[in-house]
Amino acid sequence: MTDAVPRHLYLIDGSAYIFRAFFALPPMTRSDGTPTNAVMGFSSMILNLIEQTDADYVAVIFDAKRENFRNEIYPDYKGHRPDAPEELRPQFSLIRDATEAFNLPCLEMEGYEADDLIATYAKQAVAKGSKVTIVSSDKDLMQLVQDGIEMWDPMKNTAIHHDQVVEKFGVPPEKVVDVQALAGDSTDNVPGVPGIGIKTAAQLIVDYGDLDTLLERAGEIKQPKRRENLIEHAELARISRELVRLKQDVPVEVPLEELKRRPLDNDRLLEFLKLMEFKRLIARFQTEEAAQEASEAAAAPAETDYQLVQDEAALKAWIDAAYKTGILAVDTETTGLDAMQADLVGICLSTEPGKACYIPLGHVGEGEGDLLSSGDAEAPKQIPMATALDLLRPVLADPSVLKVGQNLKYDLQILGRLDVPVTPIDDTMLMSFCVDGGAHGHGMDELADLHLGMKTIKFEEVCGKGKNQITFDKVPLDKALAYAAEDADITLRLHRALKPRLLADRMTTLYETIERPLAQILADMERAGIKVDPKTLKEMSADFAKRIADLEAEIHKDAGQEFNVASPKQLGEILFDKLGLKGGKKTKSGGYSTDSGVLEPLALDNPIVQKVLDFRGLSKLKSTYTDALVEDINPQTKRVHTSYSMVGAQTGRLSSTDPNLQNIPIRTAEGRRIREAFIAEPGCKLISLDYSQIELRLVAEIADLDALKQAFQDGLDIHAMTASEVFGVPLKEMDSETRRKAKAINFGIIYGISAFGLANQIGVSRTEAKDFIDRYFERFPGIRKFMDETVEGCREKGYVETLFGRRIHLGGINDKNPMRRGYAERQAINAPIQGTAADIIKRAMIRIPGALAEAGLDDVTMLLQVHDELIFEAPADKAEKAVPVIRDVMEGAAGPARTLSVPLEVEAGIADNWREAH
DNA sequence: CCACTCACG
DNA sequence: GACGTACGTGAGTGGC
Repeated sequence: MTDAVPRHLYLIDGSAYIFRAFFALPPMTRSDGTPTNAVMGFSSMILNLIEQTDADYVAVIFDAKRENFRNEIYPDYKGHRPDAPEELRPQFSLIRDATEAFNLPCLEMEGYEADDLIATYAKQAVAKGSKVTIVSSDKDLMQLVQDGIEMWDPMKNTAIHHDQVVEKFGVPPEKVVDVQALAGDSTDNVPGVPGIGIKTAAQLIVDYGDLDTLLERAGEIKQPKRRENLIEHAELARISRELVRLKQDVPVEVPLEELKRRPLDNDRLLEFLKLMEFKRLIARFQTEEAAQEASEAAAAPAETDYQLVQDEAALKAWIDAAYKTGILAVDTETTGLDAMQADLVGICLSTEPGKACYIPLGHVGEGEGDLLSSGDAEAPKQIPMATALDLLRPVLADPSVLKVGQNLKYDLQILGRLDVPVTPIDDTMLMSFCVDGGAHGHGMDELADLHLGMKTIKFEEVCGKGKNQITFDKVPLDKALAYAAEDADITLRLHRALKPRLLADRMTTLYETIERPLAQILADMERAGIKVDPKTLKEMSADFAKRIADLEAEIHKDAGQEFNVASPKQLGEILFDKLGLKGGKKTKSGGYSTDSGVLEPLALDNPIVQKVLDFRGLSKLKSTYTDALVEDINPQTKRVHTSYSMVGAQTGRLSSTDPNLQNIPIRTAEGRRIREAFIAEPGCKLISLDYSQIELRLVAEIADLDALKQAFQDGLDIHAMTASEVFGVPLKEMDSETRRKAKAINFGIIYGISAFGLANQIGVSRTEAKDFIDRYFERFPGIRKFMDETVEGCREKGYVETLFGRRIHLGGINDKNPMRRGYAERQAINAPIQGTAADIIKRAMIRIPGALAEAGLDDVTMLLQVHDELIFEAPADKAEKAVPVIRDVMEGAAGPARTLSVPLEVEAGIADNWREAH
């Protein structure tokens, strides 16, 4: 019976997983209080595995009770292990229940550890010619890796092969036990030889071949202490080896043949998941069931034809095909994520679903530049980069061929740096954002799964992760082809799926007039960057460093002991336990809250608290800004280039990363000085223009608040006017404190006000805050109607809309949990306001370059966007002239699509640096 | 990897 | 009456 021989055996290390899942996942409990986080992690992992694997034999293996044969060899084995945490103990048996619910064999044997059973089954199977995958990241199992046996780390989702074992232990798998015997293991209380760790052990084993030879020849060791230890503790090393060496001949009670994979019993599994209250898993399991049925019902999956393009003739054939179809999916592969520094490695193209190619351009030989590898492989055959780009340039710029990409802004920038313009474009990520903003993410893997039911090859599967990650230019061409061509293929398929939805959901205008044109504008801004003066920043860093050190010393003195002031945990214990300041536990994890809201009131009476606040402020400025920004200066351009995310914020705002240039300090004088380091090139000026009160103006517009609209038309001080209405103080007698409260109320309106939030913000009682809000609603009667209708509309449709038709989906709006629902309701009120403001500035940004060019100011460059502000760099003699051009575009950006009854106003400044320009 | 804190609009 | 909250972000640090 050939059936009895496993093709692929999966051995899942249940015991190790329980511990890792328990510590890695946040605590969670069933409604009866039973902790369930490890069970949840385990069930989720199993669901992943059975969905992905082709294994025909599967077993989950657990440790039996503590004592086993190793304790006879060495009584202290695992002697220092503390008992399992209380929250974990009840989960052991639940995990066995889970295993059975998944209809998997659940194995354990008294007197042996799970690892021994795994070793035994693995060796039995591999002897029969099976492939074996051990699902575990336990290093003690790495000795088993060999031809036919690999490991899979279920937390990191990475494979552990021969190379990863060498990485970890410095020796191949078959010598791992020798290294472990020397180095010992404190967590298992394996003694090893004193003074020898993994590194030294590996070196010794490499030098002497194996443990026995080493111990025989220990006398030759040069280092006296090491030599003595090895001689004296030779027996300990041998015992250690017996402890770590896995038993491969356990007289297993369940024969291998019985591990044959059994089909899932859907009802039984669902019953278990319901019992455990794993809502997300239930949903996932049910949709997977449905998707599976759907895909089985659908036509056979399309065949794929992925080609490697290594000569000009093949490339020309692809270009011809693009002209014929009029559509070309494009994706670039590079050496990194920084679009200003990464080098082009290859380009993938697709002209019809299932058909794609990869054009390697910058691949080097495998292991090239790697000292350990002898005989570097030659770089593979490739079309010279300049030749390929020359061939591609016409089609990429041809107006009759639509270029489709996923997050094309990145590729535009990479290709732009190589003088390869790309136009016209469609971007599947942006299409998804327009159609499904707020409903889910917009990454390609997620979209492929959602719209195509396709699982993609992950970047990490090709390049690894962490410090072992390699750059794409070192990936062998066969792997590169499979990964890269798939990306282009999927992009084209997504385009087919999403383009009709733009139309059906009436999102075409939003996409065509805002998101699509903005991609190129942002690519240009990112590439332009802004000049930052490292000298100014370094001087500030040095000043901060000294003052931080002084403050720290004083804080330690005041506290009567040294501690880490930057640790909220330690700080809380010092302030509230040791010094007895009042301020209860506040954070959900049980610690003291020490944020500025708590510390500021205490600072008045307690000098140490003020010092802590000063310390915090300076540390923040130093680590996040003055130190970090210097590192972000691009060595070639000497400028700082941020990256904008177009899908980062649900409301339609941009977000900025690497570095974030949208949160440069301004609120304190000290922080504001950082803006002095943002400067114009010699002979140039920076111009800053920002919308004044745009969100409040939009509230007046959208909620149709006559009094507020009139106030804006009359150019009044809007917060003072609010204060006068709400508190009944005549404008002439307005004091700053009353105005401040009114300002907070105005912000509160924008945020979806609550009495609690307002009270917290302005330091009054909740009843008082409630009173203020009621008075506001009386004076501006439209606001309540707007809020109620917005929330109601969202409940019915599941989304809210901006003035320009952008939809923001809010899943929690019908949640039965009042807290989550309240949160969604406030989002529903805020999103149309924040989102409309985002639409307006985006519309302005798209028009500004054209307006400047028309005014003969094409040497004025747009550099940054900070939500309601735009920063430009201009030749000094052009700055004054540019301001009215830009201002006109910004103030008129809502038109002609929308005519606002509230004027938009823009304030402008010109200076040598950002602080003075703003 | 998460919680906390804090910078911005 | 009880939930326990102001909206939207990204980055650095400490600690499990």
